[in-house]
Amino acid sequence: MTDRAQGAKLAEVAALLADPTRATFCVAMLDGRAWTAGELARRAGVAASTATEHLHRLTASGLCVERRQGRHRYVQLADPETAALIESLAGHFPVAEAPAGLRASTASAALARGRTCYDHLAGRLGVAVTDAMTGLGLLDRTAGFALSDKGRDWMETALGVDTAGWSHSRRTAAKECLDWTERRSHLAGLAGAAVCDRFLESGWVRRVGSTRAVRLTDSGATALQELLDMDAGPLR
Amino acid sequence: MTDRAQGAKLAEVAALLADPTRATFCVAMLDGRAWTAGELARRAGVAASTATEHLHRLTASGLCVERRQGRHRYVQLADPETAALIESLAGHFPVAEAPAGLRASTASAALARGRTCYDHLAGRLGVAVTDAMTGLGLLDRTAGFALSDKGRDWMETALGVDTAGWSHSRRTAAKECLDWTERRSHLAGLAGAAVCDRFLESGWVRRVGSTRAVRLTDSGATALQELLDMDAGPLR
DNA sequence: CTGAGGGTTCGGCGGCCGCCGAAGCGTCGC
DNA sequence: GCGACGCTTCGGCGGCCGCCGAACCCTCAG
Repeated sequence: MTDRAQGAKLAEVAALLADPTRATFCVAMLDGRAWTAGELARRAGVAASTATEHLHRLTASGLCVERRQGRHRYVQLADPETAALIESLAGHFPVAEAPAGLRASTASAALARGRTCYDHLAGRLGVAVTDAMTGLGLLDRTAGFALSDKGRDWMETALGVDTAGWSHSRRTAAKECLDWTERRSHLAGLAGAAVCDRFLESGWVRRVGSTRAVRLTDSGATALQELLDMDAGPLR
Repeated sequence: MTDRAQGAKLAEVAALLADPTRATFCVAMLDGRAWTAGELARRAGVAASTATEHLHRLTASGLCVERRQGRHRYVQLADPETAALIESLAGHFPVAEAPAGLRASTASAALARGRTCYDHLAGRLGVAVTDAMTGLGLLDRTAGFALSDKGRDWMETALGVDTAGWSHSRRTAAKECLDWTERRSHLAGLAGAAVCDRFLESGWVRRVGSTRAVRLTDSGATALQELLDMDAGPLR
């Protein structure tokens, strides 16, 4: 009896993501930015009226939040936990897709090379950074997934990040996020967000157009070399 | 373009859980055991033929695996990751349910007190054990979620668990799992499974009937006192 | 004030999908 | 060998839900 209620609840949540159009909206919003209703409609290839209805359901359920501004309606995912949930759900099964055309192929190649996953780095770039940090003892992955003391120092000194408030934050400092292209874990949580933030701010990586894909810059390559002793060649 | 394909993929996965009957199946199987098709059908309140069709979809998608044995068909969740995914999806939104009757109320109270979550402990019991381990420095939660060296010793000596192979396992030693009744994290992963296993084997906790609920025994209460310096009073 | 354009509401259409019962197949117990 | 029983296949029914276009509201620019 109890788990029939629980099942209904689960089905309700899953149904939100079970529609291709709503799912496409969510995937688009995985970049962490706020999108207008029209942008999402065009991206998913549906009429504006259809998009409106879907956005109603998504916001009503608390999956997304919205902000009215002038004649625009901006929508984004509610929080990093929600983004992590969607990413892990989408990544849980192997994709096994043969890219359709050249255009799509280069686009997905760019995404595989490096992208943002809500507020942290993913793709080969994200995995490589995470691996490098593990190799230097900044991350402890032998018995879980945590930032070591050394890692915390590194965030402070090498990256200039203020980690003082992290202990009191509701969000965990370091979290594991599974990648849907690499099928490997990369760094998320406060530390992951801080890394991504600093990389973007310093111009070490740059967004490709208006997509989630990011590209490593020249200064980024040298920075990775200096800070993490990484060979950035394969990531260019 | 790329994320429309990704959206379709996400929708496909979500659709599996978007049906109340299939979702109920999955919630039931969260106890980690193998269920027969008939058991699941009765539990969800549908005809056997309906259950068959649902189980086809679940196994075809790789969410569940099955084992034929005589005239029975046993089915269970594919792996701990799948279980974690379902649990986190189900637990992502507040429940806010008023129990319908006395029967349902005592049943859900038992589940809230203590239960298994696939292969580890959850509910107030699971959270309390996790908190106690954190307090004793066995778990490091200041910068992530990891088993400390001290914690690993404790697993070996206090619990008699062989942790030798853990470093080479594909599965992480300690993982965070969010609880849908407590809205709090508890220990999962290899360590969580080992704790649950030892507790059941030693008779410290016992399953209530054929449900996921577990009950702390007298010897269990003293064991918690000795091993973790816990007051088991509120958990009885 | 007027037109353009983003967003919304509403009605109606179409398809998908979950449900069942009946018939059938295999295994188990006597 | 013969019922009993668990599971499966197949048709057919019904309802839900995602889609659109048309009409409308509101904001912004000139």
